[in-house]
Amino acid sequence: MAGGRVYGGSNISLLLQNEGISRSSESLDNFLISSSSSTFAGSRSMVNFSDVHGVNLPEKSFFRSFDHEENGDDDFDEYFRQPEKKRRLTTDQVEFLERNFEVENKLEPERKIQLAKDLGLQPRQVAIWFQNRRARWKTKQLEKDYDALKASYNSLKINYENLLKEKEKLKTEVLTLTNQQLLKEKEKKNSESTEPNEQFHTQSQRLISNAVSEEKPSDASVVVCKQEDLSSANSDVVDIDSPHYTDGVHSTLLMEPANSSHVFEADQSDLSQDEEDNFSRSLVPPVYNFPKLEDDVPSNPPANSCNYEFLAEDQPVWFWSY
DNA sequence: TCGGTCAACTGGTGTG
DNA sequence: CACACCAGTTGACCGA
Repeated sequence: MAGGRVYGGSNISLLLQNEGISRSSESLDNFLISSSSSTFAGSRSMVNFSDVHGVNLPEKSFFRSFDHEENGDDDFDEYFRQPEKKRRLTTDQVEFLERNFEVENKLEPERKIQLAKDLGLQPRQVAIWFQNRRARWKTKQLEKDYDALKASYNSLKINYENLLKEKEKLKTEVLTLTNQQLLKEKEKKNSESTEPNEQFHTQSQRLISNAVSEEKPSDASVVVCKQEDLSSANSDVVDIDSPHYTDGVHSTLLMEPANSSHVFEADQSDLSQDEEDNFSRSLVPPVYNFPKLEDDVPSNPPANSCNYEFLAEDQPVWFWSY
């Protein structure tokens, strides 16, 4: 229960408050409220606490009023007439206060007194108005902050959901591509088990026919017996894990060490130097771009690696070591 | 009649 | 201790 209410034309509680006065400037303001009249032109504010008759209530009146409240004697109503009811500040007063509030929402004592003078209000009223105004401003600010946070949250939420969607999309894409890749590899493996033989068969037939035309039966036998090795060498094409050299155009499969090391070795004894050279030339493309070793070959190649040297005839020769 | 708004009050706290 | 400020509360007022 708020004590010390002063409106309703009864100055009792206000006077009581001021009697007991422990409340400093506010009490002083209350005192001023009770002891002075508003001078603001056209003010309908209830703050004119000179009594309704325009006369400051003497202590006697205070007690009489108190008695009246206690006893509920209707005669006092006639005597005091209907008390002035609580009034709001006028639009002009509020506007003036608002403008001042915008300048500075705190109130120094001098400013308070000046404002009170200008508005015909009591300094305490001005102080109270500023207090309430600050409270309203704070509430509004909280609402604004809440709205801003809410908007920010919604924006982030939308952003997050979009990212989730994109992530799912990319996931699906990766899955599709992976499946396609696996399928391709499977198909390649399947085709490798048949195709290389066919390729080699054509090539070997050509070699055989050449050999036959040159009437050198030993060549044919050598080539035929290499069929397995060559097919296994071709299988290295899809060995994507193995390091291999490329000049950007030719895949350097012959340099691929894995499983292809013995192609030229096993039956080396069966070939003369010339025959061997011919055979090598028939398989190695005539114009061969050797990779720049210093660029593409690790300084310490693996043990099972391909080596490149010049033989006595100054012809480049690849050989495998393991 | 009811709910929102506002002026005013209360009690507590911080500061010089 | 005086003073200012704040959060919470009260009751008058007012429009729907």
